[in-house]
Amino acid sequence: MNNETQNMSVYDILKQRELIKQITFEDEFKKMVEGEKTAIYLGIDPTADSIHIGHFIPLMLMSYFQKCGHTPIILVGGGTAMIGDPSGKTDMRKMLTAEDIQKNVDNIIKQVSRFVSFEGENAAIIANNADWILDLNYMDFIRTYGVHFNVNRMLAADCYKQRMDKGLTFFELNYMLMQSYDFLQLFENKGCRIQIGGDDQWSNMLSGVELIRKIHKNGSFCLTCPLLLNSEGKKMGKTVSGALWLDPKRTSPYEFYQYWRNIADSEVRDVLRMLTFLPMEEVNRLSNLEGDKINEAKKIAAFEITKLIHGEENALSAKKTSEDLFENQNDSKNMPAIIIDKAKLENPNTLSIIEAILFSNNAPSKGQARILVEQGGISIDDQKITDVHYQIPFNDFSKGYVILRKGKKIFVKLEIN
RNA sequence: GGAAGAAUGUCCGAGUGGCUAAAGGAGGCAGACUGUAAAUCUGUUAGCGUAUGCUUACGAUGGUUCGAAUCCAUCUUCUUCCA
Repeated sequence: MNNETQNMSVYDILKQRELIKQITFEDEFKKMVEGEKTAIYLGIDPTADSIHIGHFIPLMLMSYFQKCGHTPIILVGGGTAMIGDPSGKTDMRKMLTAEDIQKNVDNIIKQVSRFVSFEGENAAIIANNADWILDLNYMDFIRTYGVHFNVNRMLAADCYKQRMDKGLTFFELNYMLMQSYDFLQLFENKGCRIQIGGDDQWSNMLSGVELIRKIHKNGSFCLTCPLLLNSEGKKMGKTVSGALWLDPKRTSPYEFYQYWRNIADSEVRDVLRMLTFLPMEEVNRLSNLEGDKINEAKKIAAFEITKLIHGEENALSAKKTSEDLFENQNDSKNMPAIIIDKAKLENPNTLSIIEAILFSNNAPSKGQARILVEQGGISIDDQKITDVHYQIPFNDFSKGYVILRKGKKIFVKLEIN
């Protein structure tokens, strides 16, 4: 925590960084977090083996809460993953096996530890709702808790509205009850009074708050953070190959860095404010840079975010690679390398440009590779190649490698073996 | 349970016997311009081939036809209306 935020309450920090989208009982909430230390929970569905960029902002919030002395609880939905949240989905999700879920849970915990500490006085806690959901007795549950839910109100909730014309199964409708029950469990057993989540979770979270207030007549809260949107109003974090993952096996630190390095000017402030811990003074200074100066801000944003997710060493190396590639005449030291096996070549004595593109995964088919070449999108060692029949002489590999460049931003080092 | 309708490429969506590898849009990729930005303009966007071309593809399977995304039958899934 930096000096700026040292004496601020978590409420003030979140307000200042505009990290609160919706909140229940705002005044009461402010008073509580300023007056006492509590626990706060964030639910993560273990439906994939890595968290992605959508979890980023809520995790930032968790981090701020922890730094202000509150205890973060990460709830992995080992039980609810068996149902699948229908919010905003047009189709029912497929169900996962118990082993898949466990494997995903393990991975998620590892990644979450980048944001919250599992040590110290208010160490973060991992909870798994499988512990209480799987043993539920249906009759007991609906008699005790089902009576508190009004179906008319549930159906009016935004997250179910889109499902109204598509058809919503009773099975999925239960998701809201499960999530509310989670909060209740954590409230009763871990003293957790706050739930946070993405804005798409608002209705689910709200129903949890209501359930607790009905049963305990006592303060529980939820707040949502804004979704990370790009300048076109779409969710950020989508890449060519799908989502931007926090797992380096799925998205390399270099790609990750590049994603943030390439954001639009108008996104700089949002990214700095929501995804880094830089003091607001600095955020404001950087995001007010004009013209090409704003590239400085993008570099800092990319570095800070990469450091947070992948650690300082990886961030430095990603930054170095980027500078080498874009600013220092394609220094190849840190470039991703592809080793081509001579034995796999169509003709073992020569490497065609088309094959080179395919082996380096720069095109899905020969036809696409040919188009790339024809349109002038491919260079070898800074030499633009426009002849689809071009053969890369093995002599070019005498220095050990050849640099294949696709478009402006994609570089691959080819080695031959 | 009964009736009507729908299913097209990454997505949306036109197409009702040959001119259809399938209009148009979105998205993707590349080029120009730039600041590794946005906007704009241009090209491109099933696979294989240098190419005439060949192969696969309009929910699935069979059929009619010289010829089917288009017609027929059966099946699957979804939507709407009635009970």
